Amino acid sequence: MIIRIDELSDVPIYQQIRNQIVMGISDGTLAAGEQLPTVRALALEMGINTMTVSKAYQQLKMEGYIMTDRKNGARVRSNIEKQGNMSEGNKTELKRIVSEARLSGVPKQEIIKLVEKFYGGK
Amino acid sequence: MIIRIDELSDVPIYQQIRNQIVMGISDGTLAAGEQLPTVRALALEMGINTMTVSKAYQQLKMEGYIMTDRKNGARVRSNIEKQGNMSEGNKTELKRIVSEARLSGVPKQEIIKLVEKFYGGK
Amino acid sequence: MIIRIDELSDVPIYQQIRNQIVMGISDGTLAAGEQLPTVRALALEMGINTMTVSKAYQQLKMEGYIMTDRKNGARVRSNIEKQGNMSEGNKTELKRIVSEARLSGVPKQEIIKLVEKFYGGK
Amino acid sequence: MIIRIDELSDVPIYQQIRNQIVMGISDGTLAAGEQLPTVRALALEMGINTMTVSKAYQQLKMEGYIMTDRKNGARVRSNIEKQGNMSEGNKTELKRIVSEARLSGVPKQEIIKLVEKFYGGK
DNA sequence: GTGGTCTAGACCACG
DNA sequence: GTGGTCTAGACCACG
Repeated sequence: MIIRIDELSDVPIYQQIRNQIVMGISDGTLAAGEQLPTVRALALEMGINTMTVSKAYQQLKMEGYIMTDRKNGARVRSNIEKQGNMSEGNKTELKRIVSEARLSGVPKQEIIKLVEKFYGGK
Repeated sequence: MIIRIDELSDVPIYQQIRNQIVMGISDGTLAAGEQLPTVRALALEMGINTMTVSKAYQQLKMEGYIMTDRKNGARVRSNIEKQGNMSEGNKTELKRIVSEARLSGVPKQEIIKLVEKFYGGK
Repeated sequence: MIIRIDELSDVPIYQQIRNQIVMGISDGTLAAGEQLPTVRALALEMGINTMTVSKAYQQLKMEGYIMTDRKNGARVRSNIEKQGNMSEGNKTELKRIVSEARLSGVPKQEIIKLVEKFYGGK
Repeated sequence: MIIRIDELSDVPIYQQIRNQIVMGISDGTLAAGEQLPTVRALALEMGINTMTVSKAYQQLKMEGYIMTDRKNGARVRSNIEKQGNMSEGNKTELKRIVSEARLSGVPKQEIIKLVEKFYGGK
């Protein structure tokens, strides 16, 4: 899996890494049980600080997306907890995005198409 | 219009104000041409600094959502420019939200319903 | 002569009036010796405060573009002083505009064409 | 790069900083990718508040001229977006400048020479 | 009365 | 060490 940092973005690097791994798990780029690169390897590959990668992994672990053990490093969890609802923060954020899109003249169907694309046929 | 700040959020206060006004314009709580509270009044009401409110208003102004003049204060623009497409940042953010929702077991239809609700019947 | 206020502009109203009169004199819309509307009449017509119009006229008078007498009101001066050089402020402002245009990819010739258009064939 | 503030100017300090950096980028004083002084350093050097410098940098960032990250500070963007046209505000401002110059007796060719000088041979 | 600018100073997350 | 946020308070031009 290739992780790309948008250096123009205001989103912190560790968050961008975390987000891309979550999106990778959702869209199937990262399979359940799949091994993630080590903190060192990823940091080296991306030319960033190991602390930054570590922070991303720690958050992913805390959120239940990945698990780590000393032997095998980090792996995608196969049994991610399905709480069944969106966080309030994500709902608000979704409303913000939809509002901005609507005010920009983006048709409702176009947003829905994007949702379907991102969600996938699963 | 009532603006509520989530003090626990890591979204800066001025951004929260900005976001809520954008959402208010989109959902009709704030009508085109409507007066916004003065910088001082809103700051007093919310118990925050005028600079913070001012920053929100200036961003809204720069983005074309509102206009300000020294006589009348700030009001919602009646002719908000419609660029017709979502920003790359918002698309990525939408993908993140959809991915997280999907991994939490939220059905696709539930997200789409939210989009339709936020977009409105217009 | 029709004066239009851009209410989205950050340029103060009295400055906009002053600028448009200067541009009108330069492009011939306002002839030398021509009568300007009274402060009252212009304020009424534009729906603004007489103080604002008065401020514009006072500046124009101070700059030597117009002259006022009690009997005839304000008239365009027929002998505007030709100092022969641009103010430092205007040179800097010109450099800013040219710089922004250049960085936006506007060709040099396009700017020059605008200058020629605004200057006129005179 | 040396930034000089005109204390007599009615252009706000943060705008003057912003303008000089834009002009510096255009005329090559500031190269693509070049580091800008840190907010603190520039504020100290100029004897002004960090907020004022920060405001200039944030505007430059929003306009796409520079990028900032917390590690490296601010630097000139190497791929400034070229919209290809002048803003309406700049066109009006150019007309004002040309009009004033013409009424002062400045020959058209002198203005054009300035434009060519500011634009550079590129 | 209004928004806009600026200061001095503090605290914060990111890296 | 860096930019970003926020406060308390002051002053200003515009209208």
